[in-house]
Amino acid sequence: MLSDSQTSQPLPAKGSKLGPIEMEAIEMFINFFRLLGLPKSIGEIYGLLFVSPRPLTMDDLMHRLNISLGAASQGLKTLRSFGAVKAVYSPGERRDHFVADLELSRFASTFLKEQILPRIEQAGQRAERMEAALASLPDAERQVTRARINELRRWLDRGRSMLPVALKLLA
Amino acid sequence: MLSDSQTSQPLPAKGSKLGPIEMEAIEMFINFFRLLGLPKSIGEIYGLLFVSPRPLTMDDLMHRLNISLGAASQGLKTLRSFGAVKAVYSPGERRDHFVADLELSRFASTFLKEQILPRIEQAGQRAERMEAALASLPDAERQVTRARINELRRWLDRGRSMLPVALKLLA
DNA sequence: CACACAGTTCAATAAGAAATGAAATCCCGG
DNA sequence: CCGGGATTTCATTTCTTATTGAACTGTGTG
Repeated sequence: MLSDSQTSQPLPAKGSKLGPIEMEAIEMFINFFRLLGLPKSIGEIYGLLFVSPRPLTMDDLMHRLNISLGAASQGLKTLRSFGAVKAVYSPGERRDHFVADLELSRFASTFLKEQILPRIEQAGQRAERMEAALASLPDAERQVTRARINELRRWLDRGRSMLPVALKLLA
Repeated sequence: MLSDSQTSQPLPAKGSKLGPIEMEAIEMFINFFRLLGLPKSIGEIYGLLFVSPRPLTMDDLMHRLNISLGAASQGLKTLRSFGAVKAVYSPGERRDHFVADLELSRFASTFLKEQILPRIEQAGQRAERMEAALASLPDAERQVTRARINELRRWLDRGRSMLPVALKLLA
């Protein structure tokens, strides 16, 4: 919830396969991705890839992080889906190798475009429907409620107009 | 997860105590607050207060939303904690009455200050510790990893410097 | 001062989300 | 076109988080 600011320091030293730098990075990205509502395993994967000096295979991730095959596969899928991780070709190697994409801006903007914008649009449609439903309200309430809906519209417009600015700031 | 963009249309018509406008508002704010990692009940409460033409008591909320006493109390507590809802004095009434605070900017900035900023600071500390731990790395890796840590620092600085701008945009 | 009503807290439970792992699918090399 | 490793998928399990409801606290009134 909102009050849980300083959570999860420990992380119980899985198989002590992780050095201090890796641990810090992993914890950091667990926190960061949680802020976006993404599961822990995704933070772990990205964190490890972020500090890894060479590309890692799914197998590496599974073993060093003690996560399952499925979690590794799905986590990578999600991370690739918004460009936070990419597969690099490793000569003569069968397995895929993955690296963290360091261009924060790329996936921040994916996030804005795929998560925030659709919600604003959806909310806009709701506002329309609310407006339409105003008719069925007793006179006394209608005025007040109409004002609220307009307030809501103002927020949404503002949000809409801020998105491009935010995208520009990131780029 | 990230792919769940268009969730939760229905909302199973609890006791049909809610009109269409209220339903829309509630669903909208459930979505919105979920984006910030807050539970459904909080979205419900805020949504109902938002479109209510008069202040509501905890009792009103419990009955119209079919939520428990505890949920109403805690939800209101959280909402008040970041200024999204306030108690208004109702003359001669014993119970507290609550209204939605329509100043989005106020609680957006609370969110930035209480959620985002601390995380950036915490992350900064981690970066320091990572830097310190670099010494223990084999030469080959040290260079690469140092570069990553610096990249990280750049992100954090950028975030830090964007916060005041964001706050100004909202105000 | 005690009763009744309003509100808070918190342990127990229910609901929901993420992780697991086995089965299915996809390739690449022979 | 077969065999086998790599990856994906998804039903089940595990874990986390929200919700409930009952006990507790606080408070104003007769």
